[in-house]
Amino acid sequence: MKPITLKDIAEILGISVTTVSKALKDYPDVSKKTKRLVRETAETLNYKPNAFAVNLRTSESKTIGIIIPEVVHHFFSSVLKGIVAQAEKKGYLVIILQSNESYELEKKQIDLLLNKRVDGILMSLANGTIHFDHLDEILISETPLVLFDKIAKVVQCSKVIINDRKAAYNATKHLIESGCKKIAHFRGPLLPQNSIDRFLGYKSALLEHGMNYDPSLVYILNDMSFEEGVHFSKELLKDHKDVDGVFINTDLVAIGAISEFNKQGIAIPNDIKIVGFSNWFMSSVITPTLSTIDQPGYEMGKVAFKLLYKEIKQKKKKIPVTFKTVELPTNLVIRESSIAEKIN
Amino acid sequence: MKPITLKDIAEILGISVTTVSKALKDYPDVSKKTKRLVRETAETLNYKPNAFAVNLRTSESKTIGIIIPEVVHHFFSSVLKGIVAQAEKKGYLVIILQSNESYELEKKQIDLLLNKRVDGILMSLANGTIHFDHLDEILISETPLVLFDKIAKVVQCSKVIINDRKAAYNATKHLIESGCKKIAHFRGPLLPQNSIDRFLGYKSALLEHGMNYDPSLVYILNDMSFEEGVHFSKELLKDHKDVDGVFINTDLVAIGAISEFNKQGIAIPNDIKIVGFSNWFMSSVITPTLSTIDQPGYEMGKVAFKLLYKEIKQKKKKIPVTFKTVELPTNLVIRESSIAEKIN
DNA sequence: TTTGGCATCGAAAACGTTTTCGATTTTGCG
DNA sequence: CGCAAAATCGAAAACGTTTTCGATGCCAAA
Repeated sequence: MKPITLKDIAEILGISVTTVSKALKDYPDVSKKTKRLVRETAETLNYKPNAFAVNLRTSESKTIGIIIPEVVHHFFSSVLKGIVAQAEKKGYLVIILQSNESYELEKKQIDLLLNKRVDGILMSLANGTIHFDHLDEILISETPLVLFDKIAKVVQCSKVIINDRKAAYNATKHLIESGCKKIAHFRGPLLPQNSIDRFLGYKSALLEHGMNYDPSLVYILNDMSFEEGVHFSKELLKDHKDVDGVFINTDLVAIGAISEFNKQGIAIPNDIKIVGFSNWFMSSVITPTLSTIDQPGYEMGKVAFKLLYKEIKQKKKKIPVTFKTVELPTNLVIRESSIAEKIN
Repeated sequence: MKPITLKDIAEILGISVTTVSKALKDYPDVSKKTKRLVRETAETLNYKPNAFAVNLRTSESKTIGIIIPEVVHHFFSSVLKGIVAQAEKKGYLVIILQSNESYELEKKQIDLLLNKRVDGILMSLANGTIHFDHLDEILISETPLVLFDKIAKVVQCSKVIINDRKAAYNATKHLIESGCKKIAHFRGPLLPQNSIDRFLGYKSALLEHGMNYDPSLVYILNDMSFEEGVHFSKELLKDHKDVDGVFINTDLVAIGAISEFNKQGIAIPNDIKIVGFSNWFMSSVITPTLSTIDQPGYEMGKVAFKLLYKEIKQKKKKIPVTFKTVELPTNLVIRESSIAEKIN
């Protein structure tokens, strides 16, 4: 019934708990013979060290926490998968929490993780997060932290991101090169760095290609849902009948837009061309297939964990950590929704 | 620097650690005055109990584990979300692991969770899981376990499922009532109870409606991918030119099929009608929109955690647990891919 | 004054492991 | 054979909390 402990093994072999522990951890000051004996009985009794005791003694949990805005989301679940896979390789388990894009929840969950004394925290910030004092709590507790995707530049920690601005620039440039003369932009909320950068990329692409920037062509979305894609497409068609291109902040919204354009009989890409962002799986199967920016979620998760792992190791060895920001490449994938008309 | 401990508070107030502990936990044998004092200093010092010590002492981790076949999957991430939300309400954190549909990995991950001494385990079985001795390990360790969605009937534990057979029956019946005369079935691998039940539902719907069951119309898929949907649609069209309906084990495959049929100029629903399974989000935005069985993932996660929570409580109170199987209702959602031709 | 009861507190053990440091035994070598 | 060095072991403290079981002091009742 009761789980086997070091003490049990010690009593069976008539030696001390100390020696059993050392034998199992391959200390040099225990003879080969006792090592063999200890290991054999540990094996047959199916001994598993009590994680609680180990945690207390070593004061590490071999567990990290991750907070993301939303679990049911293609990009974030890809990141999650990358993190979990990588963490498992290094013997770490990962606790998942979601902030639902709320600052309050995010704050509460940081507390939960710190109280659990996780060895490190991985986060992508909520849209509702405007100040970062709750992140300071992580830093003063000296828990390694790395931010990914939705980050805050001012926070002193490692980060892994994509170059949203450049990616948006390329997406917009592609629309221009496909012949668009009047390009709208569906952007995210005002605060997150992401939507700011994507907007800036859109804007600079226009300006650098001799097109004028018209603020009335920029629509500010809120929850970035399919429904918002539908809604703002209607608005767009009302406001600007002659628009012939849209760069949309995220694929889900773009798919809403496609759906609405299809319904209204607006031909894509002939009447209007669309480029999305993130390369959700469904973008490749919708009609027409959606051009988009491929955002390497799994890779981002992998890299984020690796950075965190390094910091955890460094902290253990008490060598000072240096924060790094790694930028992952993105890739414009061109599909039907933005191909130039054939010259006929 | 160092975290505050009970001892620190005790020394400041000149009382014993025992009293401090009891004061914080509102024991009756501590005077109101000392309780107030203790609480105040704990508050100002920002005392947080050391979770490691609490774990060791109480031998519970306030953590549960969940193993799912795949994180990047609409249904499973919905379940995950439901579990995490519900667990948080009850003060539990959740460790996420994924089996990649592999029995070996699943087994390994069970070990990881048991070694971490989680208070309970939630699982959906991998397709590759054929025997269940690794689950016995969970049971003999007396860790509460509840299986959801992809379960094994023989395992002695609580389960939460849908009635796959009934749902498949209804889907097939719907095709029949829409006028289909020759209905194929793309089924999952042979082992999982899910695909067996869905197949049985398909078969009995045929038989009970006076149609004959033709095994050559049943295609056995492997990884249930988009690509398999494409591939087996080609096979189907080669083998049976006159097929006019398909019931497909999961939406992703159905979407592959739709894509292939569209490409070959087969009209949906006029030439062939399709019903999928699971109600992935993208099924509502594809052209044509896909009829499917709505499978309540979030709800399933909620219910699964509630069952687990109850068992954890019961175990603590040493009252014997009774296993329950709860069946969640599904819902046939009819969309464009299966509507009957209009009589013109 | 004694007795009993109540309110309040603390010593100490326990959870199971890791690690330091000293003790003992064995070995090697002159 | 004697002695230093090496090899092998174990006692004990420590991690921070919870909880049992007494101990103490005080007051009221007898």
